[in-house]
Amino acid sequence: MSKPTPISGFPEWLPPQRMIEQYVVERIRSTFELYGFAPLETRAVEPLDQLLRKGETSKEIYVLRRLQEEGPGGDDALGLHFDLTVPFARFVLENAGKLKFPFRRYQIQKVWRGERPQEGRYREFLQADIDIVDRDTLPAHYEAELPLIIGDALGGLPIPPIRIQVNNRKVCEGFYRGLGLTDPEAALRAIDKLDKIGPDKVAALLAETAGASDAQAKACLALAEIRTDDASFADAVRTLGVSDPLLDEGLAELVEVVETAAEHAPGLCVADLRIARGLDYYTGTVYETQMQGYERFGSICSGGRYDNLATAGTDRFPGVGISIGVTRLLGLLFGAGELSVSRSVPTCVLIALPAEERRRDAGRIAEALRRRGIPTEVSPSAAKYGKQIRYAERRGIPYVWFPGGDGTPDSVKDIRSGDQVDATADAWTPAAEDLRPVVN
RNA sequence: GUGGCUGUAGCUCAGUUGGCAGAGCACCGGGUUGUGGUCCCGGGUGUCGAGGGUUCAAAUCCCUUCAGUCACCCCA
Repeated sequence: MSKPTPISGFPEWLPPQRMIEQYVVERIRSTFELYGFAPLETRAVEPLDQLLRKGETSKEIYVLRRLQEEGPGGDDALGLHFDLTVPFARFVLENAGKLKFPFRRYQIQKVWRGERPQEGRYREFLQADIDIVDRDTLPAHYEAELPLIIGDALGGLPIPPIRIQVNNRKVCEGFYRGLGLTDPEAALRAIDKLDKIGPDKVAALLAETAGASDAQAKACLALAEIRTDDASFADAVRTLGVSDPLLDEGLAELVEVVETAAEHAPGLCVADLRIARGLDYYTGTVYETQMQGYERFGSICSGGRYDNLATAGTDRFPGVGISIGVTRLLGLLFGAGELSVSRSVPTCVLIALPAEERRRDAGRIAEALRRRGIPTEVSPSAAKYGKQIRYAERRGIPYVWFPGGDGTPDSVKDIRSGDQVDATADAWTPAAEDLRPVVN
């Protein structure tokens, strides 16, 4: 048996990174709950036809197959979900009778995509998703609320500042329609490449794939160039002289999002009319998020409004959602050495062992500390104290506890400063910042 | 999924026209009959990513494969 090797796209991190991940997830989770989102977990698999229901874009889906299975899977084959929105829409339809609308829920789960991995792109990764759905109609104010929640959740973490770029598909579609373009999808795809390939090549692409004339291509590019952190983008669009009811609707919605953000979280959001992500099921507002200094790695958080995803017969549940790519976020920062944790284990106190016969005494001390919420472990062996201290030092454990005996009291040493004081396990308390590992 | 680049110790990397696998840091043992970090002495800890081929001889040349990374596609 040769040495095991990693599997491409399925990252596994060491305990320090996992501690950071748990810390980040907990911050996100508690923020979501602070805004009233209810927890939900859906199964890892969906019927393939559910997964493919709305996205004509062929996502690379992992299919579930039993080893002993005979013959091909068939229509009811199962696939691993590639996001949390599609399973959620299915769940809403399935449980509509038991849910209260509008329904706010969060979901933090692994998702799987069979794409080629590279830095910040994985085949198995963690998403933290919030969505709000309502029955029949969904007020537009939710679209302004979501970015604020993300700003709050990520703003409290030791990561670079984020910038949420917002657009509205109605603006683009309305504009293209008013312009006389017949294939808005193709136009969006072309415009989306603006940052990457530049205006000249986008213009050529627009002509080629969307059948745009020179003037039309020029107008599309002019629209895409618009980017403001206040409502002035709307005037800039109107200056382009295209009129369409859908365009006006989109502009009004986008103004609402940007103005709300500007009031509650200045600098968080920017209206960026080149953003086209989420081509498949989004129908209105779309979000994309970049970390300052990590722009080239793409979006770490995106989403949008979908009016037709959760629809069955006459039941319609329009929704809006946004999803943080936790694994990408962390993978990029780990790669840059930007996130660290103060120790590699949760342990706050190591109980040193004077002799193996004293292990039970040490155990009693450890129990007393743990009862008061202080993470404690007992030394693995009664090696020389120097070695036991080194055991703690290697792991970043801040305190070593020396059991007394024969009339001498216990004492505890802060091995960073060397300070050592007499202590009793019923009363001693570490500095508050030392109780848990600190992420920074 | 398509194409390019890169894989040598825990980490960063040397390794000549094919000729006995190396350095720094880290780590381990000892000096230090139990309180670490400094200092001194000692130790290379390795399937040269893996498998096959050419050769007297392969880390080095060839093929395949795996992994990482970059571009495309797409996206968290």
